This record gives sequence, structure tokens and C-alpha cells, in this order.
Amino acid sequence: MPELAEVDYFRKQWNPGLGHRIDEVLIHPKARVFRGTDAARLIRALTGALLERSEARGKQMLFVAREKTRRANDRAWLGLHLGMTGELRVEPPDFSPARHDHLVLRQAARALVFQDARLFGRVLFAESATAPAWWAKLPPDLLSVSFTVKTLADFLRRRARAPIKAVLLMQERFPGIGNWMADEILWRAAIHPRQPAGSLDAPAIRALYREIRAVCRNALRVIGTDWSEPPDTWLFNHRWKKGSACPRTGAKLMHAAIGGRTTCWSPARQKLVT
DNA sequence: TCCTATGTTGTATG
DNA sequence: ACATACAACATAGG
Repeated sequence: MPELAEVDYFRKQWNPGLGHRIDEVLIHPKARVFRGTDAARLIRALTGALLERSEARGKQMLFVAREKTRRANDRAWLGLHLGMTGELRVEPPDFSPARHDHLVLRQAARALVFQDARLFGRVLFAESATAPAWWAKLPPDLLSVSFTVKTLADFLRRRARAPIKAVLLMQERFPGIGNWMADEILWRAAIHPRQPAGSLDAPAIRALYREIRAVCRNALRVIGTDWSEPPDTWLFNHRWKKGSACPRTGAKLMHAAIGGRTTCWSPARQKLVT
């Protein structure tokens, strides 16, 4: 479910817990979301710690806590990835975790819950004075000044033979873009999802750059703020149901698997060019 | 029963 | 080594 804006929306669901102590940590230790993570150490470190702040970068979230017993500069770094079905929510403090509630941070006035039915999500953890590599090495935000037309063009050249739809899903360059955002971007830029990434000319690359930024901005503003329904001028509201019409041309939308993912496009405005 | 799902990753192949 | 394609992961819902 979660892409850039949905992730930021879920991150903010835990805002009521910032500035408050964690009294108890409850986990399902054998859940797949803890693969590669020392869950016992996570419990030890976060119990009694003060939850200070949070951030989101692409689809990755970070929660930073200060431990009582460690040196003043040390922090506990909790990374959360929501996978396909992860969600963050708040429950009353006496809440008991259900089957899919794999991590619960219990505080005096509330419980912060991470749920994930399909277990494609992930929990990361570190204790250190500076951010761990899995956070510090994340690629630059698509709305930051370091994502430029040249950055984009260089990446497309390296992935020249892959369909542009598959390339937009690569998190190493397009953090936060997922299946619906990729389709929305290509539809707005009038680029066919099967178009090889290396075959885009300079005007197409500029259009792609512009629409990547626009879709990120719009998604964060509309969905990321309060999960508002996007307007019908987006592809978003039409892409899920087969047989629906392109909101710009009125022509029938097409669906096919491209890059291993269900893809929706408007053949009336997205043409393969050779 | 079969198919689908807003994601990543390990592995095979070129 | 690098780029590409795809099965696998686990569960719920239509």
C-alpha cells in the first residue's frame, strides 16, 4: 500500500508519541519483519527511552530515541519499512497486540503500533552517536536540489534497455516512487511505460523530470497530509478499475504487466516511439 | 479454487 | 562487474 506520501502519512500517525517515554516494548520476535535485526537488543534499548523525533526518506522511516543509560550523544535508531501492507497507528495504552501487530511501543498515554499482515516490511535497529549506514546512505530526496535533470538523464542512460516503468521503481534513484506513482508520472509526461529508458530524447527527459517532482509534491500535499482523496484529474482514481476512461482524453485505459507489475496507461496520449 | 495486491530481494542469465 | 528478468516471500480479499 505505502509509497512516498502514504509512508509520510503513517510516520505522522506516531507524532502523539514524540517527546514521551517508552515504558514497554512488545514484539512478535519470530515475525519476518525482524529478519537481520537483533530484536532482544531493540527491546533492551527502547524500554525506558525517550522518543525524540522521526523522519521519512522515500519509503523508509526513522524514529530516534534517547536512552537513559547511555552516553549523552548516543541514540537508539529505529528504522521501519512498511513493505506492501504495513501501517502505523495509535491505540490506547492498555491495548493488546493482535496477530499482525508485530511491534508495539507502549507509553503512559498511548500505544504506538506497527502492523504488517504480509510481512514484507522490515524493522531496522542501531545504537550509535551518528545515524547508521542504512539511513545515512539513502539516495537524495526527489524534491531536493540534488535531484537534477542530469542526475535523471545519467541514470536513464545506465538503464538504457529496461522499460521506463521498471526504471522508475528503482529505489536507489527514485526513493518513494511505487507502482501508482510511476504510472501517474508517465501518464502526465505522455511517455509509454514500455519505452526503453535509454530511448527518451531531451524534451521527454525534461518532461519526465518535471512530472516526477509534480507527482511527489502533489501526493505529499493531498495524501501525505490527511489521506485526502485525490481529485479526478489524476490517473489515480481511474487506474484500478478495468474499462475506465483516461481523464484527459476520454479514451479507454490499458492494463498490462510491465516490469513485473500491473501497469495502467492511456494509449491515446502515451505512444511508443522508435 | 484461482487471481490479485501501492514492495523488495536473491538468483539466474546475458 | 553490470544490467535485466523473474520467482519467492506471506496473507487477505474478490
